[in-house]
Amino acid sequence: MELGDLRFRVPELPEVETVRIGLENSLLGRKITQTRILITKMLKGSVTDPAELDRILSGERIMRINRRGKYLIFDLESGYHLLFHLKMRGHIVVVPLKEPDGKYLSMGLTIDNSLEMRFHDMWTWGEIRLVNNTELLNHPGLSEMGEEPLSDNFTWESLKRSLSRRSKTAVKTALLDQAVVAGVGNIYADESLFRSGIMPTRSAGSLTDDECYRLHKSIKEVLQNAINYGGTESDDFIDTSGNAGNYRPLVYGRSGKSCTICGNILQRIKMGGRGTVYCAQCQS
DNA sequence: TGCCCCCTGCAG
DNA sequence: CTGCAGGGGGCA
Repeated sequence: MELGDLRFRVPELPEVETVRIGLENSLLGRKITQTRILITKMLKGSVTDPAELDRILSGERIMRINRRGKYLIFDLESGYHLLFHLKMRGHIVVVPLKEPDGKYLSMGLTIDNSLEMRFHDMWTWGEIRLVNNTELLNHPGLSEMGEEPLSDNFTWESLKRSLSRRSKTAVKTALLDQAVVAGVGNIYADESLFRSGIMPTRSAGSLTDDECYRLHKSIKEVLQNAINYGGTESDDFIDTSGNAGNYRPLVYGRSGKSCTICGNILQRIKMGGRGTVYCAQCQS
């Protein structure tokens, strides 16, 4: 099997948004009644003691569930915010409390003494962080983050500006920088570049206005499309009820296969340590 | 700005 | 058994 094939999905903006929608449907307005942390090192920030976390969270009502880039942010009644980052292999499900624990369980939030939100993470790279308003504003990842690609603030001009700040970097590498565009990861960077006909190795500053315009349009379309399909298709599950996504990438995970547009064999190279798939015929 | 590292499953 | 995959923080 070629490296980069769809053995598992990497949670990027569409996958995290799919999780957010699922959590909103099952947890909004409900009360956290108990917490448990099985992988303590995933608890980051000023509250790293599981007992203290449990003390603060017990009785807290979940007022809003937001997403910023690849972060999930629970707004709690007291003004605290509970942050989650799924990193590479994290996934969140909501199950009846009595359901036996699965493998790689990192954290559980009991909801109204009847459900449990469970964060599983095989690689234990995920992040769980309880913050107050100041800590939320100063959070290193969030405060530096670029525009939300599905918001009106993200325009082709704003994309051009943020790309110009990393003008010497390859455009693919620049797209993975969360300060350039929020929430784009390896899958959707490759997909957006393919759909806009831009070679991933081009320097970010070399893009013409027309190419920035096309790339901007592709990023929006690819992400929205993937959300509509519940995330990228894979062996693993994505949403909080355990369903897989149905979005099928055109290049990501398809190296060695034929381009769906021209039929040429898709190429795979490594850029900044990340696998990158493209069509040498369709992208220039 | 580019490389190492965190971790585990799986291909070879 | 070895090596590789990868988001993003940290460090030279």
